[in-house]
Amino acid sequence: MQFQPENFRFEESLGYLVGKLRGLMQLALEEEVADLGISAAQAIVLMRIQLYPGLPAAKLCRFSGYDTGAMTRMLDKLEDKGLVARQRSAADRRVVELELTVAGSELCARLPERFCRIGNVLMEDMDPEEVATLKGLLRRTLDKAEQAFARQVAQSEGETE
Amino acid sequence: MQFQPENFRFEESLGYLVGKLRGLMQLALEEEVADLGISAAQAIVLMRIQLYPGLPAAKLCRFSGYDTGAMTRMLDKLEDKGLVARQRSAADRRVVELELTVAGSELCARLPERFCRIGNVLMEDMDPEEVATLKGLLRRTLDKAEQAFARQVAQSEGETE
DNA sequence: TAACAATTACTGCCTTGACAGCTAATTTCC
DNA sequence: GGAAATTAGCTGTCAAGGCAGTAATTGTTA
Repeated sequence: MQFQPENFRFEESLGYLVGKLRGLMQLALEEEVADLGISAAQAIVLMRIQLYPGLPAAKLCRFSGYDTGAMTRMLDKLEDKGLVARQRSAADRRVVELELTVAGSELCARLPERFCRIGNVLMEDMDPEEVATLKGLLRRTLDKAEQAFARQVAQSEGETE
Repeated sequence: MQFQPENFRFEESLGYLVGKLRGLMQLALEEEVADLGISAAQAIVLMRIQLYPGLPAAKLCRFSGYDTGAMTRMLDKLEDKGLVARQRSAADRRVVELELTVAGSELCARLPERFCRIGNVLMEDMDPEEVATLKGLLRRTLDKAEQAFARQVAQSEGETE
């Protein structure tokens, strides 16, 4: 019992800090990748496909906490832009396997720099140990949140392919 | 320079951790307040109005990182529900000042418990010092983000009213 | 004082993502 | 082997939020 309702101050709460920080980081990422002609959400999806070639769309949804309907439409756009290729799986014809096109790979190669730039600005005046501490505590909190709140979100369990 | 593009791993990055954590916390809050007939976003707005009675809508937008159009419509709903009262400022007739109604105050009194419940689940197996460390590092990161990324976001400068 | 700029709240329009319902394909169970 | 349940992806619909444009009010400057 770390927090008690009587002493609760919203603007010092964990939720406030995390929520506002994520909003600003999202905004920054949006600007970082705008010149590449994609949105922040699309950039993240592309990174995932690059990481797991042949990834089924359904797994991508579970990883990203995305709705399958929303994902279908996002993939439509990425396909229209010539960045992603869909292919029906031969083994299971319900499944659509995802690959980056050549253009998609080239674009993805430019993304880590953009991501890092944001992180480096934020961590500019922190010691490496502090950064490690922050990430460690966030990771623990996230693990707890996944275990406590996520329902049909697929955790590890070999899902990492 | 904490992070370098060559070593970048999205799923270990600060953005990933913060983004996913905020998504799960938002989901949890949505459930926590569902029985009160409001959304998570509405709960946060109500808490702010409670904190700053007479708050002009424009300042509320800047605090919340919300669009003025979206805020207008959210306030419409909160007014329809009888939780918030709008009143034109006598000093500056462009301004709409916001107050909680009695029903709004009563509802707000029940919110801290809901917020705390989520935090307490997440921090369940952390020492108080670890919690303080996490919040401190998040606060520093957020301050940095506001200074680096926010443009028209009104920082302190007396805006805290 | 009159013209101009800035601010506030509000209104359409559009995009994004969630939810529900659907079809096709696969797996399970009898 | 065949019916039922499950899974994958797609489509329609809806709500939330961002952006641009507008009217009203205030502040500023010529």
